[in-house]
Amino acid sequence: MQKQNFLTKNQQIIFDLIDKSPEPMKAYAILFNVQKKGIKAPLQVYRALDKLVEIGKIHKIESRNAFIACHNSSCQVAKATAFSICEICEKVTEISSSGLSKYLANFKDKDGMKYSKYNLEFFGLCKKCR
Amino acid sequence: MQKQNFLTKNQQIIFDLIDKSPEPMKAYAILFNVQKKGIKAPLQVYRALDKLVEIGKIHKIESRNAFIACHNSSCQVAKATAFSICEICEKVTEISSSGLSKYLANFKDKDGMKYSKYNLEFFGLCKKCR
DNA sequence: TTTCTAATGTTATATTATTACATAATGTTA
DNA sequence: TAACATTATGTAATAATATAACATTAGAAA
Repeated sequence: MQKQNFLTKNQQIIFDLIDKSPEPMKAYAILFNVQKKGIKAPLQVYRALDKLVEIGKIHKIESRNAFIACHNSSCQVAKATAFSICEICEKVTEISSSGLSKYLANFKDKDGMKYSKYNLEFFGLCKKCR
Repeated sequence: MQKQNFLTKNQQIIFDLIDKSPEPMKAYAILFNVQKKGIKAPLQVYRALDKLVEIGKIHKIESRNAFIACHNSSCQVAKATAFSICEICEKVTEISSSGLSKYLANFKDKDGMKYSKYNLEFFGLCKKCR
């Protein structure tokens, strides 16, 4: 069913909702919003979210259990993510810094372990909240 | 009650348990383990965890909802954390690289936003699982 | 067309975390 | 020390997040 860039019906509904949201959305907020479109159960939401994360269309903000659309053309797959999070207004922005991503992609620890994926969350105060 | 380095009874019990564990512990696993010591309710666990995180004695692995003791003398406060996580055996190691921490502590995004805190999680395969 | 895989629908339940309220212990200041 | 403030504790109930299990359907692949 799923081929390359095509989203299924549920995936598309849920992606569109997240993509339009100015802030990260939580799973049950998504569920509430899509119930009128026939998506009735948590599992339907979580399955779509899992797939969307897997193909890099959305990212999960782990510290907030929330999801945002990817606006970074370079991350087609969710293997290198960085976000800034305002601790007051909870605004989340995806960081795209080639310096940062190069540094982290090449980072090796003492064991020489090389990583296939990373997620970085910065916390602070955004312009408005400072 | 709480002053500087002194842990309260519940905090000490829960810290000791996490500190002895070779792997990250989840809140309800902790609860199960400390019930014989009189800690009976989830909230008692979560309150101790919150405090221990706040003072930097333990860290939360956000992607796993689990907690590990801090073994990094430099992070007395939980404001700069980095971990490597094996995606097969789920082994988690705290990374202490002064290069990495310097790089991230000084990182500024385009807006010039400076961060007070960050958390980085690397994923890959550990030596044994490769 | 047959078979395989991925997605869906549905119910129930597991896991993670917090609210609300009462009490007790310690710290602080007059 | 007495009065007050602050932090920690105890307890019950419930909210929020996420998954298991099973049946069905849609599309891809042979």
